[in-house]
Amino acid sequence: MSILQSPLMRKLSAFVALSDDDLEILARFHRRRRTFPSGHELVHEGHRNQSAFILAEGWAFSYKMLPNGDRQIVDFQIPGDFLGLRSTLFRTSDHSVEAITPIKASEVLTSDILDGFAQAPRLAVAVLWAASRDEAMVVEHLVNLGRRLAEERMAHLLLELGARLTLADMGDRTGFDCPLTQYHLADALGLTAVHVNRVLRHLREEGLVTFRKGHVTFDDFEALTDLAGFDTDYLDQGGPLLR
Amino acid sequence: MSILQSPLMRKLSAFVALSDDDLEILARFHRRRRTFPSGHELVHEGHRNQSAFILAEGWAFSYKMLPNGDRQIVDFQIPGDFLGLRSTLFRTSDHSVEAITPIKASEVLTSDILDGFAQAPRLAVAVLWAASRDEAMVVEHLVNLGRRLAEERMAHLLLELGARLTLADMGDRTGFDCPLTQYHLADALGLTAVHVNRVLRHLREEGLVTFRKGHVTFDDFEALTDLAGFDTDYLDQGGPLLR
DNA sequence: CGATCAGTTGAGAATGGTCAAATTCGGTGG
DNA sequence: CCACCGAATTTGACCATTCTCAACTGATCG
Repeated sequence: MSILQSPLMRKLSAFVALSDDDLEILARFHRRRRTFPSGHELVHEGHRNQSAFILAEGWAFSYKMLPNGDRQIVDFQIPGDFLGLRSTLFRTSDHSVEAITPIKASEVLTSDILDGFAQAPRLAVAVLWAASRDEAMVVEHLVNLGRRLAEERMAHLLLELGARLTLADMGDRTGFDCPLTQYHLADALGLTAVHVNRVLRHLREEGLVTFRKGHVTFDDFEALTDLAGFDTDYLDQGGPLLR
Repeated sequence: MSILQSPLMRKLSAFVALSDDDLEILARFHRRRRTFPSGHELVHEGHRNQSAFILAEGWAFSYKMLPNGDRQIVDFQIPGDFLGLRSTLFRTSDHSVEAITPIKASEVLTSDILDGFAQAPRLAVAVLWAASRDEAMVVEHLVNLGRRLAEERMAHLLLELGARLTLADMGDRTGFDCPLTQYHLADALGLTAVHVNRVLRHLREEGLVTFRKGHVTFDDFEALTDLAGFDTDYLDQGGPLLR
């Protein structure tokens, strides 16, 4: 069943058991394959009738710009994640999405979603679950910015990325490849790039994590988890819930 | 049509045109009316099989606790908002919800939602939209914590509450009644109550907003909007989109 | 009419920001 | 293969926003 090759399929199937008909309809979301170079902006804040994408390969990030030119990164996306899903239902997109690496993604039109829901209600539930999981990540990110110190924030972000990438077979407890720059980290964590650098140095010197040359190495997974107060519950991983 | 009395109905109808059948099914979400005293915890972080609620009267807030006892308030809820929707689809709830004032709310079971989606696909779209709008608010809150100074955060929060309450006929450009304490504001904005107090004093002395005795008064709406960089786009207000 | 909770204010400390300058590194062209 | 370029990273010195601790006021409630 080649459909299950899709990272999105794998993710949704981990939540709901989807019938062959459901899978068939979901497969239609994967027509219209596109590739984009790194740095390309796929979704534009303020634009109307934005279509969404399903990321198949590579990394992207969603963000908002402030009038003064500051940038806040809301979340990073890896294979299996939706890009710009939220905005397809809005009059104008409330955020932008940019490719970090070269990426492959399937374009999904608002009409695909509406038709899909009408034909496969279970799919609607699965998509609502995926959206809820995305929201749970944003919420945890909010907690990160509101109530944790710089080092704890960094530890938390790296652990979350590690956990998500592990699900996609792109990482494990020892670490993962990571194309982010220290500017990305800064804009995600509400810090300056200068301070990010100092924080990374300190975490490395303490023997907790090393981030060098595009690779994150968890030197002491336990201690890092402890420092961050990291708990994977909000990622809602586990066996299929709805049968 | 008494169904339209429900604040949730009004909110959803502002987005999708719902048929009589859709309305009929949505009306079933409003069986099981409950009332709770202020301070009651309706949704419990870490609990399984949480049901959701639709808030009909009063204020509530959703939050997460940290191991060290710190609290981060994620969002405030007013009539027409879902409470705990995200968690109904999760194995365990990722957050808690507490009543600020005495409240009235309808309990919604996960099965209500699943059945409702199967019978009225348009309702699924409407609920996904509501969830997306909630997420958009969390995202804007995230930007607030990551990239704005204390005064700007406060200005933004008060303006957002004002805009949302205006939709529910509970406020206008001059201000609104507000049952929040300075501790609520502090835990929402990632500040201490002491600093919240200083920020409010300064905003008052500058003639921008006054928060006194449970009432927020916008003394200079324009200047406040400007200070906060507040733009209502993310609330996706406007005429019905789907007909 | 104490008790308790919300709000207020001050003094000093700290986390993280700003500014400025070096250094490393992956390309790129000669 | 090497010199060079721009982007990413690194470090230092100083500054500021916000926190911590501590005390005091005011309102509300049995």
